[in-house]
This record gives sequence, C-alpha cells and structure tokens, in this order.
Amino acid sequence: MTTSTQAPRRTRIQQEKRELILEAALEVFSTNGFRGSTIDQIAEAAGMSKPNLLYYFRRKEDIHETLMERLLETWLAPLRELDDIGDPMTELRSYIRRKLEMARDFPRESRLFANEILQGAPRIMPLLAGELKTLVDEKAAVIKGWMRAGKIARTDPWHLIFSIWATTQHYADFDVQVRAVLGPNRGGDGRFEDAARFLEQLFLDGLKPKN
Amino acid sequence: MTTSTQAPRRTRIQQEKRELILEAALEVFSTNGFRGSTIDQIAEAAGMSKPNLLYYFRRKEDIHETLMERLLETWLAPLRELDDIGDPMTELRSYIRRKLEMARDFPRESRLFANEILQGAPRIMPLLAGELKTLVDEKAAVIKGWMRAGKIARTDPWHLIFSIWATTQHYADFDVQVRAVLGPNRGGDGRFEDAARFLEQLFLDGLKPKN
DNA sequence: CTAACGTTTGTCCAATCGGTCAAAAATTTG
DNA sequence: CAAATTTTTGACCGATTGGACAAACGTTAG
Repeated sequence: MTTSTQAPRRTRIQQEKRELILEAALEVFSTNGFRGSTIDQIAEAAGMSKPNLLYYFRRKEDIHETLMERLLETWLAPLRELDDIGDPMTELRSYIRRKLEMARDFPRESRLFANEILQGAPRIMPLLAGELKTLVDEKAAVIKGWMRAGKIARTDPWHLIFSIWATTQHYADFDVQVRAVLGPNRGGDGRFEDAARFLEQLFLDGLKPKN
Repeated sequence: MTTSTQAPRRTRIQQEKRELILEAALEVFSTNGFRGSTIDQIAEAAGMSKPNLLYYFRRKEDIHETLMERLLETWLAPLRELDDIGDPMTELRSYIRRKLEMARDFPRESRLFANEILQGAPRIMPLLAGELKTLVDEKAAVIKGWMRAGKIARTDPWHLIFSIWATTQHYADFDVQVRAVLGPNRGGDGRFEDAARFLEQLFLDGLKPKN
C-alpha cells in the first residue's frame, strides 16, 4: 500500500510523460489559444492517445494551469535580476537585451502569455495584481533611486518597464507581422540583432539628432 | 427609388442589421478570439437568433473577414497621415500620439488585430506582406530622408515603426496587465496621459541623463 | 508462477459547435 | 386590398468537443 502524501507522488514515467505533454501543449496553446486548442491536438503532438493524455492531466484546464504557473517564474526572471548594484544604464541595457533574447528563444512562452492577457487574464489575474505588481513596484523604486541620483533621466519607471516589455515581446508576439514587413531580405535571422541595436539607441538617446 | 450601389444591393434593414452584427462580433471576437467565439454568442450580443444572424452572414468566417477588412484601413490611417511636409520630430510625435489615442479609444479593434497576428495571421497574411509592407516601406523611405537631412537621429526606420506600434498598442492589448500593475491609484483614466508623457520623452531623448 | 500496480487503448456519451431548411411572420410593392 | 418579397424563427443535422470508463496491456515484486 503506497502511502499518500500531500504533494502528488509521481513515478519516473509520469514525470517524463507529463513533461512531454506540457511541451506539446505549449506548442498547441501558444498558436491556437486555450479555447482554440483541442485535447486531441495536444495528444497527437505528444504522440499519445487522448485517453492516455487524460490519464496524466484529468482536465484540459489542468494542463494550461500547470503551464502558466511555470511560465510566470521564467518570464519574470530577467526583471528579478535587475539589480541596484552596477551602473544603472548598463543594468537597463542588459535587461532589455535579456528580454529580447527571451523573445527570440522562447516565442511560444511569450505568445502563450500574450494570449492569456489579451483575453482578460481570467486565470492569472490574482498573480498580476499580486506577485507581479509587487515585483514591478519594487524595481520601479530602484529605478526611481537612479533618477534621484541623476544616473538616468527622470521619467515614469512603471511606463519605462512597460515600454521595455512592449518593444521586446513585440518580436515574439507579432513575429509574423515583423517578418512580413521586413520581407525576405531583412526578415531573416538578423532581425533580432537589428532590433537589439535599434532598441539600445532608442532607450539610450531617443531620436533627437545630436548636433 | 434609392440609389443603387455597384456590387451587393442591400435594403435598409440589411444595412442596419449587418452593422449591429459587426459591432457585436467585434466585442466577442476581440475578447475570445476567432475559434473561441461562437455564433450563438455573437447572435445574443446582437440581440437576434442564430439563424437570423446567419441570414445576414452565411458563415462565421464572413463576419470575421468583413471585420478585418474594415479594421485594417482604420488601423493604418495614422501611418498614412505621416507626412513628408512639416517638422520631422513633430510628425513623429503626433503619429505616436494618434496611435496612443487609438489604443485608448478603440481597444477592441487593437485586440482583434493582435489576436489575428498572434495566431499566425492565417486570414490576413497576404495583406501584411502586400499592402502593409508597401506602406511601411514607403514611410520608412520618408523617415530615411529625414535622417539623411540630419533632422532626426540615424536608426533603422522599420524597427522605429515597430517600436511605436509596440509601445502604443501595448496599452490596448495588455490593458489588464497595465491596470493591474499600476494599481487602483495610478491605473485610472490618467494612465494614458502618463503614457503619452513618457513615450514622448522616450522617443525624443531616451534615458540618458542630460548633464 | 501470481498478485498488485501502473499504463494504454477502444468505446462511448452528453454537450456544443457551425450551419441548413422549411415554414411562419413581417414588410414592401402593385 | 392581395401578391410578392424580405425577414425571423424553431426544429433539426452531422461533426467535433471534453471527458468517462472498463477492459486490456505491461511491469515489477514476492
């Protein structure tokens, strides 16, 4: 008789299969949205039958929930790293770079998150108003300190963070549009380096010509 | 006798009911996505029965298509207005302002568009690679002219346009997150003015402190 | 071996989906 | 008025959906 524990005890096969399902679900959910995705699609992408998938996750929503929980931590990691020590301008620049790298390397995660927010964040609203807000407020205070010390120009730290999120995630969420507009020549792999160069200049000096 | 139009001749009732349906569909599609929305939802929001709705639009996709066609024109209008005459910096500033106003006044349109792009733009890909790319290329040339004339700093015009789209539309597409992070105090109606102030400064001067 | 347990599958179900259709109701036309 | 046309509705259909379930299969410990 196996003793029951509070946290679910899992066999090796369960661990592996659950990972397989989550990987497949990330692919499917991020391109079709939650309601636009079917269990069959996920099961096929994971290489198993639907009832078999439902053996590991009893409901479609459970998969999505597990995915979102993991996602948030990964997603906020770069902001957590924003540190008070070190040169402010350098800190911000590397935050932007890290976020852009995430857009390049984890576009599915970005789209999954965007999908959730777009539809009103029904499943993660508490996290936004709780954990996320706390973190952003904390980092906004750090940035405010830099402004008071004259290390960076005075602006609204919250909107500064928003603008970094927006500009970097754009290259994941709107990738199709970016590539379509840049065309076959400039829409290749180099687009992220071009974006990095542009964003660095934008956030550093803006557009006003130096005379 | 009412004046005839070139293609589909429509009665007064048809015109009105089609408008009613499109308005309802905009609401439903923009919050649930295409596959996440049902004809019944749209019909209910429009105050009519499903078969009655299908009398005006034979397929669910027809509604979405009509919506997207209209949307794109409205959506690109601000960029079309970006004009070669007038002070470059002023032109860019008012483009940003207009885009931000659209995010404030037409968030549903923005979300509908974002939903479509997020899912790979299956229905408007030709428009992106055609009409949109042409327009952006054209405006990018204008901006390049400004750069050559030393009116604004030299950067990548395409990524500049992307960054304007990203930062402004963020306030429509990610509105839930923005309000959650700003909290009850700063997340009210003033958030768009704060955003306008911040974006103006960002695009003008960047973050480097003026010494 | 066998018993126990973990895993997989085929079958099935109720609900919902997009869409059809004929007939009723309302409106317009002569 | 009545006839013709447009609009609305209830009933219905096949396909797909999320999910249940028991039986079969595989694996391992004694």
